[in-house]
Amino acid sequence: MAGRTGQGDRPSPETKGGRRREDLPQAPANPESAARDLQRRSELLWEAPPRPSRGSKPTMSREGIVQAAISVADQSGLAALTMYAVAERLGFTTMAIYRYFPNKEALMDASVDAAMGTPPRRSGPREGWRQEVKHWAHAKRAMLCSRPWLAELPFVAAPHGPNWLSWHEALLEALADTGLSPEDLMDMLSVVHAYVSGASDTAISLARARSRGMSDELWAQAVGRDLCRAIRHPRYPRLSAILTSQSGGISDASPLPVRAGKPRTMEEGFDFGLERVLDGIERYIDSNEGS
Amino acid sequence: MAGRTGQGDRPSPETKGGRRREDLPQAPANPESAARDLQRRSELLWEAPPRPSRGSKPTMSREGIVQAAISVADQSGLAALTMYAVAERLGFTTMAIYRYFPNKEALMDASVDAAMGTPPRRSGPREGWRQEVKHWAHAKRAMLCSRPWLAELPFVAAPHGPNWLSWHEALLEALADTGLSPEDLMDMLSVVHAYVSGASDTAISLARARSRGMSDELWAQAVGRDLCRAIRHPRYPRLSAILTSQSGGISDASPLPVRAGKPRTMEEGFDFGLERVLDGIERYIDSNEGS
DNA sequence: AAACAATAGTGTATGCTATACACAGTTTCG
DNA sequence: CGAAACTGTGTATAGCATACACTATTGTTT
Repeated sequence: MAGRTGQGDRPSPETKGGRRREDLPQAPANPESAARDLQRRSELLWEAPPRPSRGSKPTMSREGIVQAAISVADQSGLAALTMYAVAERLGFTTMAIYRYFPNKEALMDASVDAAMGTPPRRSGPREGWRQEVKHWAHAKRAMLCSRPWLAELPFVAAPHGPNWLSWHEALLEALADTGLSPEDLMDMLSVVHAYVSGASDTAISLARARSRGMSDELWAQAVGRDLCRAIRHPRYPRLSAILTSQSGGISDASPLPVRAGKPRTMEEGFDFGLERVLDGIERYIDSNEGS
Repeated sequence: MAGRTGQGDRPSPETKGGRRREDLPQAPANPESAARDLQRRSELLWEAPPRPSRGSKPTMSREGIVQAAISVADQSGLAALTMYAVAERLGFTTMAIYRYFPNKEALMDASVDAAMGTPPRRSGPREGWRQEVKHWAHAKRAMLCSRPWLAELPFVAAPHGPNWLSWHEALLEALADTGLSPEDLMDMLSVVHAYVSGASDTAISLARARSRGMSDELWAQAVGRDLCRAIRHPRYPRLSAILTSQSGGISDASPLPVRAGKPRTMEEGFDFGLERVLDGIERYIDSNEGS
């Protein structure tokens, strides 16, 4: 049997050490190869290569390597996630990892999906779509905040693995009793997903700062500093007005200096926005029920 | 088994060139220094260092370097954006860049802000907040799609520069006639911003694929492939049901295979979600007006 | 059982990256 | 004028992903 010889398809022999500038992602490579690349990544993520019958038995496992990679990223951030760091944690040499993953990208794809985990299962009885979507949103947000390095990766660029799908599946389940058409369901999925991803950015940034040992106050100051540059700047009249209109000014210790006066906390701001989004969805559902 | 001696002693990393593992972002550095770091970045982004009176006159400019960096990223993607590539484009050596920016991060911060540009100015008379927010959302989305590499960066982590503020200012202006309180305005700003950022991911991914020469069809196939793995998979009953319930299947040439039957196009899907978000905001505004 | 083939992990080398440091030429101030 | 401050260059280093060759291991084939 030809083709897939087992675990590691080694990197293509054309490229010698590292990449040449011309091979880089955006370079005008032939379109075909770019598509094939994506397909290959997807396959690596979904299809475990068969254990070869001959040869030494592997002492590591893909699972174990992925866990090591995740714990490196958890402890030391994405920048510290190197092939060497992963190997060291397992007590092997860098190159040993390549017997399990053909390149770093494949390891990252697997690690991202594994790190995402699965959404929490519903514990009690059904509560209605609105409440369940809220649960989902909070769970997803919490997941992202607990692994802020996940948000540093361009999500969509990566292939979507089993766990990624499971988060979508869970959201669909939450939306099950809305009576929406399949097309509408997919779009609502996108809306909620988009809001949660986008709205988690600030919280993730805070989580990242915390993991670097920064206090919430220091972080708030740092983020607020740039905002405050708008104050009394003629280019930002409205921003300036809002920032100064609020009672307390920026100096208090609230997590989000943006809302300094009688602000919602960051969490409350997230929930506030979520309510608006859900209101919008609800309105659509209601207007559809009559038809 | 092959000996597993471990990698043993690497040459101990002294303080020459590059960083030591311990300096990396997430390492438990002292909190103070992390905050000082952010402050420093912010200052570099906002405050042009004064031109020194003595010494040779500079032949390059920060502006020019930033433009070179942007054009490298535009043409060849974020991965190709190296100090060498920027310098080469300008006809100088790598190290010359360091006379203008203390490190790559500072150059990136400046380039990101410059690349973001400013939102388009309103051309006609005011149209009401809803329409104006829509314009803003489309403009922002278009900006992100035209420079997909911007979305590859963890936005919030970076300091916010003048242009970043100007986008927020513009959105506030669009929301001006809603009569919302400053606190509510800031939260609505966040909602819209979150939705637009999150919902642009797919479009950005497509834009990136296009810039690599991939056709829309090839891209759609690539993205759809992972979704399709859910079909008939017991773990994803709802996803599976939706994907199969739609008429055409995935094979047609619609940009987003997720909605394959009688789907909205990607652009329509974005607008659909935007309408839901705006509905939610509108409802809040209406309910507030009575009070 | 001996020969063989395929694999696992190691060791080493390469090319690319950011960037530290020292140097030579340039400009301005005292 | 000479020193100080600056500009761009040349060179060196450490870290990174990863190609390649080698050895030990182990199941298959004869």
